Amino acid sequence: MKFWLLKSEPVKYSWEKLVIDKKTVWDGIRNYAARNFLKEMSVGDEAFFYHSNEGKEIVGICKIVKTAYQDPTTPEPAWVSVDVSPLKKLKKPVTLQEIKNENNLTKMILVNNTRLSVQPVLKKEWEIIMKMSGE
DNA sequence: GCCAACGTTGGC
DNA sequence: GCCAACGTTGGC
Repeated sequence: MKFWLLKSEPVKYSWEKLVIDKKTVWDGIRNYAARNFLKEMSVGDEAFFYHSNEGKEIVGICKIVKTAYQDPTTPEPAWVSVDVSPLKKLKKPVTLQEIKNENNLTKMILVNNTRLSVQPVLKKEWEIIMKMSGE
């Protein structure tokens, strides 16, 4: 199983909304690097749900329930979507600041490439963040 | 609201 | 194929 991090501006689509919807289409990705990661996802993979702009924190974990398929918001075959469902809310959100302050997480893409909205997370990084969230 | 970082576009 | 110009993202 692989681990990921998905970014969303809470104004556009929040964790709370995902919980209500129970499932959503992760569409609108128009960046090749992010697209490639979407294609690598498997059913059952887990992903941190990160609130960008407002909050700037990891709030929950979702899981991939459908692998990459044609993005329904565009006819261009270059772009794909996956389906995700909420798995659990973190006991305590982990903020970007806390991640930056953690010596073992300075290599995270979240810290170094702030603009990539879909990114892989190493198992080790995942475990550290889980610990920071009080799990 | 500003601006740095990055990606994309288009002229040559 | 290079690179300047432009647009977007996202932290502050």
